[in-house]
Amino acid sequence: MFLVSFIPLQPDAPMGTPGLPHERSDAARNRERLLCAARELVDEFGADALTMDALACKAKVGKGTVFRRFGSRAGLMMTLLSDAESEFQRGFMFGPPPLGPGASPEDRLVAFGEGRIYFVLENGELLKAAGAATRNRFDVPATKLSHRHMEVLLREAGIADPWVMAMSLTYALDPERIVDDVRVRGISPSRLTDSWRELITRLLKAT
Amino acid sequence: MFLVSFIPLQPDAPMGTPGLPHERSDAARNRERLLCAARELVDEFGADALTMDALACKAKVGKGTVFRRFGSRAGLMMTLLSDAESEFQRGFMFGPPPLGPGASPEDRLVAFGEGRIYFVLENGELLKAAGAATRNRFDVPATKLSHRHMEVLLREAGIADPWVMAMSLTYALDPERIVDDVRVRGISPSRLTDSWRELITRLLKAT
DNA sequence: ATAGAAAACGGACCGTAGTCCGTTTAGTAT
DNA sequence: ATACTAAACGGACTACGGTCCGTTTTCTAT
Repeated sequence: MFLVSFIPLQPDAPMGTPGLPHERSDAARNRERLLCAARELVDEFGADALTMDALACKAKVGKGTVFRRFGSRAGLMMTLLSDAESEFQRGFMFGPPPLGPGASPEDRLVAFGEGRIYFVLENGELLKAAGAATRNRFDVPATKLSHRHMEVLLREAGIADPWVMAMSLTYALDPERIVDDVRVRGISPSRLTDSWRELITRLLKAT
Repeated sequence: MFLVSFIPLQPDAPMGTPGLPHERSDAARNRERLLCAARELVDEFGADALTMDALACKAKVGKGTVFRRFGSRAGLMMTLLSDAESEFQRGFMFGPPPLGPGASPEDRLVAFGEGRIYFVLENGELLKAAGAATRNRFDVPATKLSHRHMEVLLREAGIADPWVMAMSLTYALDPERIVDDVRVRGISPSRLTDSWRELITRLLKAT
């Protein structure tokens, strides 16, 4: 699919993605130290409690280095998410139907939403932290890709303005919304997926 | 409607709503000074540029006083919005159809979304500032009321889980989404309202 | 091996939201 | 009028994200 390759998985990778061009050895070492420390802190205290100072300290690295590496707190969270996010993306782009290609747009959208809801429930803290503080969350590349995916399916299904409709659906699946529905407002995940199915089914049935 | 009176317009009014029980005269005076200064700062520099320090300074008041009065930056923004918000609420609760009672749920929902979109475009900065930093935006009372309103209409229209569906629609109308669509991504307001109409129409047509 | 340049480093520094607590002041009871 | 109390005040203080810039380290070319 021609859409895929134009959307990078990282925010803009402030410098030296994993091992691309020449990355200085000290930089590589520090990146490893930082990611390692970050994962430990997240595991132990949760993503919300992670401060950039604490991270720098734990990784035995200057604060400037943290920001050079990840650009911002949101960037760090995105990096922490990127493996899981890539896997989810592979699922809806290349995986088996109904999530992947081969099923009807309707079935694929239902499956996409369900997958997304469970994905968010597993990575909610990180996702919220990645989205917050980012001036327009839509800049998060993974969000852009999801949006494009839904846009294509909605167009196939005959929606008049698929770009805008995809945006509505993107916000309906907002991490903050999903996490708070389940954890704060006590809605069960299955109610969310059922309602999503109802939404997509009705939306694509008409005409 | 019995729903109305249980939902206060203010967050929790840290102390002394406009003129309720005994409000000390100095408190009243300072509240007036603060609101006045805040409106001037917002008019001149925009809501985004308003800092609590600058506000305290301009109102000739200590910083502690600002926070005692409004609780937080978000609380201040909500207070600034409350007149406009009340008017919008009157529109969909008591005003003429199709926004107010008397039209079909479908027409009322379409009108509600359109009204909301234009409302957000007029008060976007304030709304974004009121929503941000508020741990779950759903706590904003006006949001709660809108949600209830949509929930009732969706139930009338035969939606299986109107509470959850209303939440999806609430997020589809998120101020950040609407403002960024129009001002950052260059989508015209009429595209947004057209798409909203398509969403509601299809959603409520089936079965 | 050496020197020079580019990249990375570190931590002091800044702006801002929000808290704390000792001081002041408005109402009230005598 | 006076004294008392609870509310309100103010501004120093903290926490945190993010920036800046002088210093150090790595790589490369000779």
